Amino acid sequence: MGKQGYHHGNLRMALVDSCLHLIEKQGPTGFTLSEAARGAGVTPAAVYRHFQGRDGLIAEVALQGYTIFSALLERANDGSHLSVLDALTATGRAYLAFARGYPGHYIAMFESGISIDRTPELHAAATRAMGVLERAAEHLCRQIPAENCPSSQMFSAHIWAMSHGIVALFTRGNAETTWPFAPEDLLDTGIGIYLQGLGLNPQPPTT
Amino acid sequence: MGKQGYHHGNLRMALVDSCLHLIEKQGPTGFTLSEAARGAGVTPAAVYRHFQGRDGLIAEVALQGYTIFSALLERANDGSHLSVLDALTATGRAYLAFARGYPGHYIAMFESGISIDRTPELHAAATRAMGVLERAAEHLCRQIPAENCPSSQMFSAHIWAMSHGIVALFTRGNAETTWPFAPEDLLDTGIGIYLQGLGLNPQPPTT
DNA sequence: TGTACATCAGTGAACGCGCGTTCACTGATGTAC
DNA sequence: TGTACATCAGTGAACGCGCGTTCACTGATGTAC
Repeated sequence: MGKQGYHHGNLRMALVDSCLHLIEKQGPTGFTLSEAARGAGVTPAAVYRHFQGRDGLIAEVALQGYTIFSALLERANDGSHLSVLDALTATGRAYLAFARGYPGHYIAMFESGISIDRTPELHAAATRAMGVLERAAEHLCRQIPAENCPSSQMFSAHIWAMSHGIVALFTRGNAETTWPFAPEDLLDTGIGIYLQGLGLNPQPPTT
Repeated sequence: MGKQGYHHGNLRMALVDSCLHLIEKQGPTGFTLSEAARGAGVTPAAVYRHFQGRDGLIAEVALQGYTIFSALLERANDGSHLSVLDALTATGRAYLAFARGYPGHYIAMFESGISIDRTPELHAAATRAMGVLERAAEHLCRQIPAENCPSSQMFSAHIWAMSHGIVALFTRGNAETTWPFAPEDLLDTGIGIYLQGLGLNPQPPTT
């Protein structure tokens, strides 16, 4: 945060930061270009040197989000895992951890209403993240009794939906925050039951 | 839609309708009091005769949504069902059907950022809907091998999360609309696998 | 080392816009006598 | 049945606001000679 004098130093990054803080605090609706500029200590007009307007800024945040997201998912499916349960749990937890640790990015990606097709880069980043998930699902599918296994696409869709649903309902809590269990437990248990249904027999979920 | 002359007839209802259409078309962000009024053929100021401002209108839509939602859930758990699988599938499908059939209400309830604690009525309606789900879960829990059954709260949370996730990701499709399966199938299969994991042995999911 | 100059990254004033909200008002409706 | 009047449900003009965007500008930076 240089900001000594006329030139800022790294305004582009500062704007992204400011945007993140805003989104985290006020949700996707409460975000405005002007306020983001103010947060970075700069005139609204300055934003246009780095982004093409309001949507350009959000798109950049979403783009960075997808990149981080992909990296987290990749790390969770790293190959160092032994059991299917562990791998799957790690994946689901990575999803949750992302939503927890990068709420601003998460919102920009999934709740800001930005279109994924806005720029080729954004589309590519989103596709990449999806790809990680699907490849993981394919990998896991091969270790599952064949007659029970749905298509790997459906498999990954189930895990994704469950994770997303838990995040949306139980971590971005507006009012229903009084639940007797942690989202992580909810997810672990859910995945455990789901895997048992696929014919795996992991140690039964502990919670 | 009377609208013959000075007095409208049933402006309150017309405003709710107009609000719904707007939300459905433009999402929660693109909704403004002024435009809703315009949609009902009326001056913005007229809205204040029936609602307390912009948020009051959305809150009313959400309230109606929760009422419809509860009714649908109740009907799905009507007691006329025989198997656990059927009951659960019906519940999940009711969720999906609601999101499909009442997208405006759905958005007002879950994506508009309106607080559930805004009015006592709204809070009550939301709690009622939740109650239906939890009672259904309790009922089902009793038919499941005890050692596998999580708490009924967790049970209902899983079904809710899965349904919600599927709705959010696969029916409110912005870009990722190209999936090889219908959301309904995805949900049925997911619930089927989940129930098998709970120790039930329904006929294996057909898709 | 010093100077001239191109380029870069900001400013700040201005614009038009649509919003939410308020207010005194007025036309329509319904009711009492 | 007719008239006076209270109440209701709208109007429309006005307000202040903050927004996104544009534009000519200017201060700072870096480079060539």
